[in-house]
Amino acid sequence: MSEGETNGFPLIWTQPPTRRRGLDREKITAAAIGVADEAGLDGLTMKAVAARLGPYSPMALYRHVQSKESLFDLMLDAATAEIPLPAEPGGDWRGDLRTLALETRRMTSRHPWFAVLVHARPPAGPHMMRRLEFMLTVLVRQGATVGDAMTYAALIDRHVLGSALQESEEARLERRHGLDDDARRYAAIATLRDLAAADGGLPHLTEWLTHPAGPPPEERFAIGLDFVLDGIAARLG
Amino acid sequence: MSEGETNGFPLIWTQPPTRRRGLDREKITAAAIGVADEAGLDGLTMKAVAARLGPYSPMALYRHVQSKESLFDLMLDAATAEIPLPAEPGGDWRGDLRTLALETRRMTSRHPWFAVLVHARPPAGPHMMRRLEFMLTVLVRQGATVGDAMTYAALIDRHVLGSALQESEEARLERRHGLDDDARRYAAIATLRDLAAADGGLPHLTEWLTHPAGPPPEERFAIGLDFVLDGIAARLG
DNA sequence: TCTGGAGAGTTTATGCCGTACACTCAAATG
DNA sequence: CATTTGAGTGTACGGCATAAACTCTCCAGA
Repeated sequence: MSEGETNGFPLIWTQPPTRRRGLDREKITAAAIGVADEAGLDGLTMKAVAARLGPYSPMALYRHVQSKESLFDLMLDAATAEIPLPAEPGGDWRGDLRTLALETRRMTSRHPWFAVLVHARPPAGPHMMRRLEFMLTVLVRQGATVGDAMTYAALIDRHVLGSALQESEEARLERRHGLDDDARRYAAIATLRDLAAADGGLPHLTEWLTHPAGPPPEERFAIGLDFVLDGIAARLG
Repeated sequence: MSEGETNGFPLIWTQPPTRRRGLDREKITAAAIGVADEAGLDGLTMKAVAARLGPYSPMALYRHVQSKESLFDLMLDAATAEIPLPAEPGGDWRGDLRTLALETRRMTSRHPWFAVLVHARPPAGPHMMRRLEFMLTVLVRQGATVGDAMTYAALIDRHVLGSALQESEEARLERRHGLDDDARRYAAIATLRDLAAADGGLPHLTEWLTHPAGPPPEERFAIGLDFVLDGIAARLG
């Protein structure tokens, strides 16, 4: 508009400000992960991803991904790629699975959206498949059939991703209702406590809401993980 | 428009066709559950709920619920109310918890949206609270502290709701991609298998995708539930 | 050196969604 | 009978994903 100006006058010095034919899948995926980490899944819009990449329009992304859902697939696989995965199982099956579970949990704590999205898409990405193969290999080497190994792997992931989902959605709720400071958080739990107390028939729940007790989240996670691993061990016999 | 007609001519016989001041929370909740059961969460719009109730506008619902999210709360509590809950725990703690878990699973299989929504809202409804109180009571009577009882109850629900979530999202995916008939379903799994086979380093996964094996869903659920109950039993000492 | 794609990114438009706001009009209340 | 209330409507707004048509730049081949 301002270059071009009045036909016949080239205005060579008014350069189109560098060619920025710069998008590709990897950059878009990384930007999407960045947006989701910072703004949550609610903030993950095509517009926000495009803006994070520079002065792009939302539609620019559709050159490189077919749909928002396929962008989800890319995000899930890129996040899974962050989980350290040994080339081969070590000798200690239980340690191998435990380490993988803990590393997966570390990843989901960096990317709270992961647990929400993973349930909505088939696990077809290469890194997701390799991770599953690792778990299957560990279990089959202990004598499990592939069918049983799949069952056990699913139970481990159910625990890992279930924990992640619950914690991430709790955090999302707190964020949405502005429970940043302790005062508001206390008010919110007080509301719950009053609701429970008003019922009259909820002594244990009321007690817990008055004095929340029990192991911290990390220990709760470990307890549940050991339940699953103990169960598998018993069945591997 | 057609009554009113030309000022001064009352047209008394053109009755407003019955007063239908008929909405309330219960009816709206039931309609919303019906819509979600039949059309899934994607189909659960204020418009669809209003239409199911009769010739209402979407805005009519907002007289009775503050927002769509508060409608979620009503739905979750109404669905929870469907779970049979003994007035008092019986003598068999393990049987009590097992039965509750199985009944909860039966409810979620009637209402696949439950597992998706339950993670997004605080469990503040009266029926949800009473159900949790029941689990706490059972566990505290076996000598657990309230804090530990809360941990164990959360682990049971993680398994129950995690299973439900996975199965419901699988079904949603299949529905969305029109995998109604076996031919299409086979084609979809063949795509996955080819992807895995192409990688070259995924023998167990490829094998399983070629010949899916292992216990059926109901048994897989029971295996995981027993893992959790066994773990709790061991800790109750 | 010219020309004709090809393809990256933009613009515009469509059809949903939740819901704020101002309104109508019958029912309930005095 | 007069007044108030509150259920349900109509309209409008802003935001979303994305389809379709467009522009402009780069590059391949003549």
